Amino acid sequence: MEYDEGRVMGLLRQRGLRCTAQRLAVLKVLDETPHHLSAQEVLSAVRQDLPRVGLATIYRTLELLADLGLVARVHLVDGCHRYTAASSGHRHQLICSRCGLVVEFGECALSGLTETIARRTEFAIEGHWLQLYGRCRDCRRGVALA
Amino acid sequence: MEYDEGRVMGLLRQRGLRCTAQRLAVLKVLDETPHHLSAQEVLSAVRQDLPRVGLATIYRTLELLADLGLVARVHLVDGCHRYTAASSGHRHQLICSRCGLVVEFGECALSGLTETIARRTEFAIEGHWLQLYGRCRDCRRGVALA
DNA sequence: ATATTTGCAAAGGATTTGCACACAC
DNA sequence: GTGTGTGCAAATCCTTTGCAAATAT
Repeated sequence: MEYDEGRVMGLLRQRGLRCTAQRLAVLKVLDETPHHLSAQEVLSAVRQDLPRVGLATIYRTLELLADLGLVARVHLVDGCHRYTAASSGHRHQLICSRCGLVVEFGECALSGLTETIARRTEFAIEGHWLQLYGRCRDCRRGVALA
Repeated sequence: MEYDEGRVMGLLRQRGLRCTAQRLAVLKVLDETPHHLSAQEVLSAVRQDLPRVGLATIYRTLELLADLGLVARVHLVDGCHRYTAASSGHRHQLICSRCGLVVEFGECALSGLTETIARRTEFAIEGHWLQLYGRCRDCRRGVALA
């Protein structure tokens, strides 16, 4: 939905990076799935278009796209390292703990809190990271009245 | 500071778990360092007292202590899986991005936000996870006026 | 006494790296 | 044409597991 090939190509070229089929394909895959994906899952999906890609390329690409702010790393409670398309701006994620659905939300009610904390701790706050976990509408159904 | 051997032993016994030198040592190490530590680093520290411990024991112990709520997993922006002593109650962490110092804070200004999000997304929110990043007082000095 | 926990070594996964070839520019 | 990016395979790193011996209760 947010995906705009032209914008992406622009972003890559701005930094002197090349615009390859693999990079566009990884981004497209992430953009088309509402769930977060592991590198392995991204590989499988990308291979439907580009059968010869390797896992190493997927990792290299995911890192690059994360640096560009185009994909977001999602950390689950247990393991880590799954990926999802990132929309622009300051956003956080709501993640379904059953099916993995990722919903982003933009509100950030933390500014007041960070100021208080900064004053008390004498930290210079650089950023924060917030994820909410829960059951999405469809997954609530399967669990009766939770 | 928070560390109370008697309390820990009680917690272990309550669950039918045994109170071993390794478990106490891991907890003590985490409690004595204000930084977060990797499993490897915990191993080195514990070996000063118990030279024969193995990494597997460290992993098993860290997981067990995390389940008991005595240690908290810290996830950094890049990699993951570092550990630090956890105080009780609902707390979040402020982490120095330069030296790794971990400061916990208890305020949770998120309740209002979670309600709004829950209503709009139809998610049943189960929990959240918040970490703040910044430079601690000492590390700010080294970087002139940030 | 006995069930849990440990240490060791081996297995398992995920991620990274080296290098020749392919491709975007 | 030239330098970046890719595919492949091997290497590396982190974490888990199986099992006999050690140990807390």
